[in-house]
Amino acid sequence: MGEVSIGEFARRSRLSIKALRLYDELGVLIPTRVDGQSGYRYYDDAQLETARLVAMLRQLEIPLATIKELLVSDPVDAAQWITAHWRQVESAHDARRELADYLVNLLSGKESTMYEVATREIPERTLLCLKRNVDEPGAWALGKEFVAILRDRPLPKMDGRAGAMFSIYWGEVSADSDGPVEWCKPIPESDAKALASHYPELSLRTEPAHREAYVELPNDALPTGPGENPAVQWQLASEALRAWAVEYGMDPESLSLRPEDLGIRITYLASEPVTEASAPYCDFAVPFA
Amino acid sequence: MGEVSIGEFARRSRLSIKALRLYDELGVLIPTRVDGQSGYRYYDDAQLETARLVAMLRQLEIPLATIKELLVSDPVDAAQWITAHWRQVESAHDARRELADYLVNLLSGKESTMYEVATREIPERTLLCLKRNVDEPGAWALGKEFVAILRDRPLPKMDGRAGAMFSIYWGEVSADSDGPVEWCKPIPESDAKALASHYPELSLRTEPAHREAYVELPNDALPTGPGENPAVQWQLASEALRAWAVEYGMDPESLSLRPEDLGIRITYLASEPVTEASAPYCDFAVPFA
DNA sequence: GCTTGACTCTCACCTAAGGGGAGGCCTCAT
DNA sequence: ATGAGGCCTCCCCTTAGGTGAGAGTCAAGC
Repeated sequence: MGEVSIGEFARRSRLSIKALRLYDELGVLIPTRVDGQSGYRYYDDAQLETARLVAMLRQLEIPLATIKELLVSDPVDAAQWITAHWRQVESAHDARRELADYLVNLLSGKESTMYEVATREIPERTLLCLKRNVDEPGAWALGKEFVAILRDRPLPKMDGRAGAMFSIYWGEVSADSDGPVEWCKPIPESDAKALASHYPELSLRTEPAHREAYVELPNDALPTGPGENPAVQWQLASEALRAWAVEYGMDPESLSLRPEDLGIRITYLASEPVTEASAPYCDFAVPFA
Repeated sequence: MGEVSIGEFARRSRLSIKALRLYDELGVLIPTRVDGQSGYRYYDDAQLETARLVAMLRQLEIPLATIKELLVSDPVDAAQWITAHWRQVESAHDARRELADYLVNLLSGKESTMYEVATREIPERTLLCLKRNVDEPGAWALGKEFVAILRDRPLPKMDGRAGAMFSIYWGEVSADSDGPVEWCKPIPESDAKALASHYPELSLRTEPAHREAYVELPNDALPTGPGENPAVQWQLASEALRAWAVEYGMDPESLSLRPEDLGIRITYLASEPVTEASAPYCDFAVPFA
């Protein structure tokens, strides 16, 4: 029968002997027979297929613990897991590409055309809001919830930018800090109360007039799902705002780039009816004092 | 002046205290002052810019040792380095995407349409060859050299596939094993000697008739530069060939998927005049006994 | 001036996926 | 039976930090 030594098996599977011993120890790929006397490992020819699978999964940088689970699960489920995993990898890769481009521009001294800073006056306005303490995945869910609430119920159209919904990060959203995050939609002041009565889930509040510095986010950088970390955009946008503040002789601290202070806003200019995928424009704004 | 403690600096730079201490130790980012008595680290406000740069470079998974060098080098050079590095990252990512697709197809039980195996008869033919022991980067250089030799000197056109140049991997090409690798171009037998006299750098040999099993490589998977590792294609193609051999009841070993035996061939159907970028078709073949 | 609480220090150990080597058995072919 | 090469375990090393212990330090309030 096809019983081979570890060296031969390593050659055929294109895995190293060290790796095979580790996989044995971790229970990922256990030799069919281990000589009790000598401790020699013997593998069966039929294990080659598994070994090659493990090698390929490792090339995708999937952790051994996960591989171990994938091996015992249904292959179709495993395929789905890989698909989902790969989606995450792609999005992380896209974010890093964005960052690399930005860095190359920055270091080579070119003014990057992306992330140009502008300012705008925001008049006092009336908002319908949904505010909650959420963690990282919860922030995305909150946005979906807000969009779902607004959809299919009557809302008077407001001119483009003025009616754009936006989210405010009142605090850091991370593993150990949970916002809060608030989603808002401006509505005409005239019949605010009447409108608000259609949305018992949302609260009505008035936002004072103020000025904002903002950066338009590249369209392909919009988050399209949970865990699509917008951290890179957040970072690049605040970097741009900081640079802008310095250039105009402002104290960067007065821009309050830390959300604790005035709340960082992300504006979504969504077309009506609002859906998750309908935001053709998105910017990152910070009010300044 | 702007002298801040490590905690404050960590907050502003969005780096962890642990990371900052490590960067100090490794000489990547050294505090402007370290209290001799207490050992407390004090950073200058002006170091924030560097700190943010380090943070971004780390997000690109650039090793700290490299970052240290980038920080002291000319920014334009650094930008070029990043550009080159990112190209490598992109190509590795493409290879992994290929692999992920293959795996999902494999596990979900679909017949993958890529990597279909076919066989062909190769008649005895006369070849002009360039053979050398090369390591991984050398293999690419050898191909460029071969292409450069063939370019601009008279060669009778041969019908498409029959005249396609190809490379033979006579041995494994890796860090510790260096081939040899041979590049070949079929020429008409009739006036072989006359032709060969134009190419003193190349050797003339006759290849015996044989059969090959081969797999067409996806067009976007062609290596386009050094270090673009074709390892993934190599792997997927041999996987396909192995599966094919098993399906047809052949002993996979008789296919000699290890290059030591009969030599694995990669065929480039290049248009004339031959240039590095002119191969619209590429396959991976293994002779069988 | 003292206390308290927050901040910081060093040191040592941990992670994942192996690589490298030392010292000692094991197996196989001659 | 003997040498060569294969294999064993055990230990340390890598990267970029994270976690915690125990001790020292800083600044504010009293």
